[in-house]
Amino acid sequence: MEAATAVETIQREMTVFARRARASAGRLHPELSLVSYTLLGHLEEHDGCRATDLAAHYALDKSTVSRQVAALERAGLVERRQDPEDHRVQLLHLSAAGRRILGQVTVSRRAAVGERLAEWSREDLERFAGYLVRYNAWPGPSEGS
Amino acid sequence: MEAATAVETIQREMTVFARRARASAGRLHPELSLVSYTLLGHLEEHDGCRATDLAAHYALDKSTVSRQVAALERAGLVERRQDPEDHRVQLLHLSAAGRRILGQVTVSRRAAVGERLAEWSREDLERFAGYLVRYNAWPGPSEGS
DNA sequence: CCGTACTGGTTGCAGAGTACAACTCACGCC
DNA sequence: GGCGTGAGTTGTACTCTGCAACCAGTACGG
Repeated sequence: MEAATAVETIQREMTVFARRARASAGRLHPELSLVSYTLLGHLEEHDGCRATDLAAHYALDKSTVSRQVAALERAGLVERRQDPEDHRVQLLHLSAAGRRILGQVTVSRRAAVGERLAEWSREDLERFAGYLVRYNAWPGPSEGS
Repeated sequence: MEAATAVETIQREMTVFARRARASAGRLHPELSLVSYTLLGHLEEHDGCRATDLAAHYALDKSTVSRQVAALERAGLVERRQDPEDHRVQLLHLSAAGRRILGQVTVSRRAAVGERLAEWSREDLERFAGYLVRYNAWPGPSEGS
């Protein structure tokens, strides 16, 4: 396989994955959309981050994030607190309920993903995970695929 | 890194990727949405496949595929021909225009993906591509992530 | 101090993608 | 012929999304 072919394959397979992701999200956890799940997951790792950070990280419009966060807050899954140092900024935090839901969903997702990765060797798993992290960590301008 | 951690990372990173994919598709080729691009790409490899095949492959509702295909046909990118053996079935084919557009978009996507993969060794590229193929090829019931 | 530029966030609006359900048409089997 | 099944379409409703306009708070230059 040539490098160019590999690039093309990566591009294609990533796209296939992306196309399926939403559907599986709906099946796996109807109570939490793919977006909501992703945002909650991000908050778990970056507690107290700002809405703008989310928008930048996921290449979303700030209005979209605003609405999603508002929905999550209505559902009682996140809390918004004003930054005492800058009154424009809202610091986002997972609520206890949000943490609980996120945990449940993560378990079911891990089960589904784990099922399909069951046959993989541990070495392959770790390398695959490393590749994905490396791919997504790329800081450049075209962040999606 | 443990296997469970690797699974979790894979799940998370794939989700991050999925979240960004649509946005980047819009930036990279506004004239062809992620869906359209994916469907066209599938047709390129499986010329003459049926709408139902697309629905199954991408975990989409058949009505969604029907509308997407209709749009692609209106745009002159695909052609629908009746299967002479079964008048229920429509066989889908790329038109010349569809092939051309797909080629252009593939080039621009490959450039973007290639840019972010530029620093990767050829061995890593091939292994990454292989992992993605392997992941997506899993035939089981929960196909997304 | 005041005005201007900038940043974080919200709201109005419009469009794409999607699912579900109900329907039509064609096939296959009894 | 009649019934169940599969492919595809259409009606409907909902979510996600971006863009543009806007408000509120901050930072900087006079």
